[in-house]
Amino acid sequence: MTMPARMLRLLSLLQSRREWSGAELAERLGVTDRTVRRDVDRLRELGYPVDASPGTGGGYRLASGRDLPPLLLDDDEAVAVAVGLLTAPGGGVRGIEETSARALAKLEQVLPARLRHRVAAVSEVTLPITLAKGTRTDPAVLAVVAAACRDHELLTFDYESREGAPSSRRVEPHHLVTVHGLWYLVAYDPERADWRTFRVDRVTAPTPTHRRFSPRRLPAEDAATYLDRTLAAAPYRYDAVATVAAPASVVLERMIGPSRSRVEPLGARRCRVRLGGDTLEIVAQRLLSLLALDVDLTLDGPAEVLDHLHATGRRLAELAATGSTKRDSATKASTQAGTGPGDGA
Amino acid sequence: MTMPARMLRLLSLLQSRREWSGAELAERLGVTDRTVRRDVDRLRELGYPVDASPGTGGGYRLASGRDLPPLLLDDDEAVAVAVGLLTAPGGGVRGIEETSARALAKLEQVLPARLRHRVAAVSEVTLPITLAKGTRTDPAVLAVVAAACRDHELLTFDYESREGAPSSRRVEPHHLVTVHGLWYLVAYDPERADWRTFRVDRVTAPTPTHRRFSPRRLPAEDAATYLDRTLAAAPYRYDAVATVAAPASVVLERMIGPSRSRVEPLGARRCRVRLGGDTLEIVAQRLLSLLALDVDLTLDGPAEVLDHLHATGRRLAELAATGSTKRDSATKASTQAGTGPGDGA
DNA sequence: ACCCTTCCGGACAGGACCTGTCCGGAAGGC
DNA sequence: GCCTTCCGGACAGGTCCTGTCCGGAAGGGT
Repeated sequence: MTMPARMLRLLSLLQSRREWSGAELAERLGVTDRTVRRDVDRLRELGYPVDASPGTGGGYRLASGRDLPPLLLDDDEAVAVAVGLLTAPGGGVRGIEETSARALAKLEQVLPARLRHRVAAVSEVTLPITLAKGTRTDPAVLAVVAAACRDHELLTFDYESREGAPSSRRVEPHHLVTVHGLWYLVAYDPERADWRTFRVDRVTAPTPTHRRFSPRRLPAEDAATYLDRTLAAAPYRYDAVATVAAPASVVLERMIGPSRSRVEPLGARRCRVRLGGDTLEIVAQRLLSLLALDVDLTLDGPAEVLDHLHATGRRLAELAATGSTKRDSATKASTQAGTGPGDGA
Repeated sequence: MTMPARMLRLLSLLQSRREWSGAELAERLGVTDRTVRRDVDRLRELGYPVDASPGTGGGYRLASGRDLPPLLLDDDEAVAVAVGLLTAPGGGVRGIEETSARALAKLEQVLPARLRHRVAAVSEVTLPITLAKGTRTDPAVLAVVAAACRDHELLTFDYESREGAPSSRRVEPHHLVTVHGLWYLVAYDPERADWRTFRVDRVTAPTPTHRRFSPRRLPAEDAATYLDRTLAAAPYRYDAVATVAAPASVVLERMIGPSRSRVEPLGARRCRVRLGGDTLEIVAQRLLSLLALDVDLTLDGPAEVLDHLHATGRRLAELAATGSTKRDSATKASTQAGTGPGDGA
């Protein structure tokens, strides 16, 4: 085994278990214990501190240093990391998803083929079940898109709009943002001379051209804010607006699916909340979390939505009072599969 | 720069950008291009294939090979990976969380101190907001526990039970499982001569003794199943049972918070669902997703719960019909903060 | 078809550095 | 006090690493 290979192996061993004795390491690496000592020294010189304790039960262990040593992951761990990144929770922290995507791109680029399908399989099962099927983001697609963002490379891909209309795009990719397990690409489309957002799960065959572009300024503070605005402006299948006798901050804290721009303060003690969703069930869920605040509420929306909510409320009351309820054809629309929040593209 | 250090730097460069020309690499590494070529060859011999393309715009790029090369992450990426692992989605895949925890232990062991607080800060904001505050799992604690599982080391820690009673434990840690962003440790407690589950967010000061133990057989197929059973048996603050005129598989697919053992088939076309939760709001949410199935339902539960659901249903119906509703003191209990599913310890 | 740019890899010489062997020393645990 | 472990200097032999040459092959653009 060559020396650099041995160093990596050593790092790998030190990462895979808490503590190793010099003799064990020497045997595993096929060298003298003196050489192990030298290798450990080399690691230390590289800036990866290795603690050692003498005496019975002593040994070497990797400590945390100034910067992160190369991570040597086994197959399972690599899959776990990929899945973790893929389902990266978005909300709040500026740019965290961006970084998740970048890390995923890094990993995906070198992920052995045999692990690819495992990542896909696991993320299949593991993604929030509130998402409809068919909205699963393909890690490979996401990785390509993320790499294009990172390298400021023009990106071409096929896209299927929310209404199902296919198109071919050639855009300047800028940022990736995730909301509730859905990934969105914020990009500038030179052909349409405007900014667009794309749902990554509706992107197919992304191919990085090798052409670089110089990033333009996004017409917003940051990508998350921009996306939030775009989504808030997007038409939903079903929509309703509630006015709540509680401060915006309280509502934001308790409502599921926290989208800043859904909640609009009306003075210090009241606010207005947009409940839009692509299924009536989602609208009802959102409303329920407002009801749970137990404050005065008013509601405004199309008859279709109000009717459904009314029927749902009646069924709930009936169920609780009498112990049973029959199916109600008026609520049928809510059983169709959800497709998540819409997009502006 | 020594040769192994240079190899690592080369790997890092190749991972950080899509493509590099030989000349660029030579300059970055401070060696001749001939040496770069030799280094690239060395990488290939280590089993990390590097694609190269000649001609204008050509260069070197890392390809995927038989196994994963050492990952060289920058600060941000390391934080993203840690957070991704910490919020690892559980559901379904056998042992995936276990692996996530192992990978996290690996990472946490070598994570520079300055990044620790960033991981904590990000996961603070980023964890499912449906979780009450104070149920955030400390990555450092989780990492220690995971390492103890991995190394089969006896673990001591302080624990605060669900009722708030403190105790000191000394257990044989076996498995980690996560449900909805909460981590559970399944362990054998020799002092009590029985298996126990612990919520990791209620564990403090975990310290691995260096004493090894030989794992005993868990009284279940796997840890997830065991936990599921334990949680299903655990008393909830509020509880109710619904009988649904739909196959169990359909319900499992559509209900939020899929816990296998919550849903019990009654023949092929009906099933019984346990709606237990620690807030009335959670119970109502669960019930709502059953209502959305739009099938016949019956409900059974304590008057306290039924009353609340009745009131909620009435308020919902009223709101939808008249456009407004007043606060209702009968539903007050639902505004208390949730604490997530209970545990059996 | 031509040229330019890029990757490729053999040969060679000088010197750096790596390894095993031997050793005396220090520090923790029983 | 004994054992086990880590520690690091000295030394000799030989590996192998690096820079410098070079001719060759393969894309891409004009």
